[in-house]
Amino acid sequence: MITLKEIAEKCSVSITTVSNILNGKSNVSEKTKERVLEVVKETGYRPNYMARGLRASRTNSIGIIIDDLTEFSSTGIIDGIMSYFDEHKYKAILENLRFYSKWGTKWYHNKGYEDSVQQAIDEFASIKVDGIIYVAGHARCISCIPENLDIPLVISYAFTEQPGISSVEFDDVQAACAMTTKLIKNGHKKIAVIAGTEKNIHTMRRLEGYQKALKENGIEDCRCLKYAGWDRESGYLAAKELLADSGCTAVFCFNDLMAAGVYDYLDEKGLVPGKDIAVAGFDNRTMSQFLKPTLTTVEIPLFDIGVKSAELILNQINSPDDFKVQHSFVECKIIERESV
Amino acid sequence: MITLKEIAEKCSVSITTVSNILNGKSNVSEKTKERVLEVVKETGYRPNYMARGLRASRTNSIGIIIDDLTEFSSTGIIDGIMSYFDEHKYKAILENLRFYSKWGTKWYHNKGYEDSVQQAIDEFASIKVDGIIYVAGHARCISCIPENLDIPLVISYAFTEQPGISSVEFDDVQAACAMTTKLIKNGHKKIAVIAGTEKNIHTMRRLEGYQKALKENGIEDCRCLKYAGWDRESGYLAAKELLADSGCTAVFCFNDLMAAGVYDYLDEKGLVPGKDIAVAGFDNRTMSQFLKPTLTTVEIPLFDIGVKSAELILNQINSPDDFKVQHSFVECKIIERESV
DNA sequence: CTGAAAGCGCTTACAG
DNA sequence: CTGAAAGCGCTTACAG
Repeated sequence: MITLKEIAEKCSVSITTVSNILNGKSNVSEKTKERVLEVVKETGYRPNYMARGLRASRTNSIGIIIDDLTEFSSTGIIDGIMSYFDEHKYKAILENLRFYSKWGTKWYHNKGYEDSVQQAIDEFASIKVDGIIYVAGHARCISCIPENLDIPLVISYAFTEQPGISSVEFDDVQAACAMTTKLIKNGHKKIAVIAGTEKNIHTMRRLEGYQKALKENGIEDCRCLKYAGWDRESGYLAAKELLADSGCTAVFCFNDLMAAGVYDYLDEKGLVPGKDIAVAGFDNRTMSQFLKPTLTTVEIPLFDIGVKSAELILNQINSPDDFKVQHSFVECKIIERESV
Repeated sequence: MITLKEIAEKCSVSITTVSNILNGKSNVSEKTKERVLEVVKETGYRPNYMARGLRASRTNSIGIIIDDLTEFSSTGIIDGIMSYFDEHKYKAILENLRFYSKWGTKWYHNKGYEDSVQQAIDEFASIKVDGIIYVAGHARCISCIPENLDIPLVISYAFTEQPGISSVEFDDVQAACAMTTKLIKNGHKKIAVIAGTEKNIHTMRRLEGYQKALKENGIEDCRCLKYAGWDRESGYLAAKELLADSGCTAVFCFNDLMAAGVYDYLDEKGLVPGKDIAVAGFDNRTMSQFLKPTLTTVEIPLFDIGVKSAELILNQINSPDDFKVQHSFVECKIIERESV
């Protein structure tokens, strides 16, 4: 591979001059600049990333730590991050923790979890990335970032109480409130809820939004609520217990998978979603439009969360002084389909 | 960050010795080794990746170029690659070309396509990755790898005729043959096909597998075939034209999305998949189990393709001399559900 | 406007 | 078994 030195020789100038030109320093004559740039072009010279990184302690690369790439939310977020990096000439190095694959859905209770995260951060410190984005698999309070970390870090899809760390989430409360309001506007007064697991942050926030909507509309909470395990089967079971003769005319499921379980139950009973009872979901996963009738649900702005995270980290890197830590919430969108 | 030099000072040895120990060279006394390792541990020293890479021209990192991360197949493959890298202490740097997002499904006819790929390779050359894996979005012959590339490269989910480049694909022919055979064993003699786009390699290979199965079972090709655009709508349209009074008792759709379109059509006609007519899909996408009745389909071994690709590239890096270029095909698995 | 020189943190012959 | 020294390819004060 061709080096700076060779370019310098070809042009009969010093390597300092070539370096200055390549880095856009202004103190160079037009003439030499032109000549050098020409040679650079025709030789296809590319700076050695390692050498530059070693000397300049700036690598234009960002480390992305991912709880689990296969989680449905991960791809959209990463796609957003990368599209922003693309425009700003940053590279992404991925560290996929593979937590769901390794330890199932309860991984964050696992002892090894915090170690893995710290190891990943360590690794990135060694690679000298300019910043780190932590893409979580679900909302929670992350508290295992090393206190004295000297690399900017932002958390995506979760949050933290540790100082100096920004986060980007979507707005569960607003979304659940909007969906509930929509149900109410459609004439429903007794709205059952099939929530996620108890104490889960998404569950709690969505419940808050649900109750807020009821309150705003002067409707009493019918207390038809069942916690479930986020999957199809648990949605089915919850529906069975909850819906029998509750008198509810609508069910708000806290994700699409559980909504599919509700469909299963209704099907069994010969009931039709959207006709006999309104069903709403959350996530807008691909499968939600393959349900029959198609599922009304909440779209999570994954791409935008990614873009925003990327924006925050680059801001913090480029203007560390006037950067303010920020905990932002991106709004969700309701996808109206046939089930409501 | 702590450096080699500081470790050396703390232990009153030379940096050469520390380096030797850290790199597992054998020519060191047990005593100094122990002492140094202890200090390394307690200081939390990590080698500077840039310095090491610059000097040793080996970075333990692999560049992954992806046609489009959001394509359904990408995540599984990358997950497989990363799980293998994890075990072998390799890092992955991602370059997401975002072709589908940028240019729609016809992107590979786009002029800018080859440029983007070459630019990505160039970029990786500059970063000095030890190898490159190209994760394609669908099977095709890739011919834009620079001839004189001195970095090992393997192609995942597509192939090439260029020398020196290995590839890993799944076996479309075997899979389509197995699915057709299954249909035949179930008593079907007139099996319609809703294929993908004409001339697409997956389409051609699956057709080959289909015909092979017919031949093996002495069944004449009923020539009930319709090319379609891989999506739900086109599947619906194809079904409408093809199935009306064809007398076919089964339809083999070349992907799950089109199978969903067939479901739409049958639904409209009051027909039930798996009862009135057998329907088979391909891909085993998540939505296929949310269809009612659930869809019998072909599972693509994405994870295994990723693992195999990772294995090939590391082999080629570590034993460049006795490495043989290899075009491998991983077998698919039939997922039996209710529609057949 | 231009260039000689130091140095980033390592690895690698080589000498002892 | 141990270490002094060169050098990987750049950037960055600094001098002229």
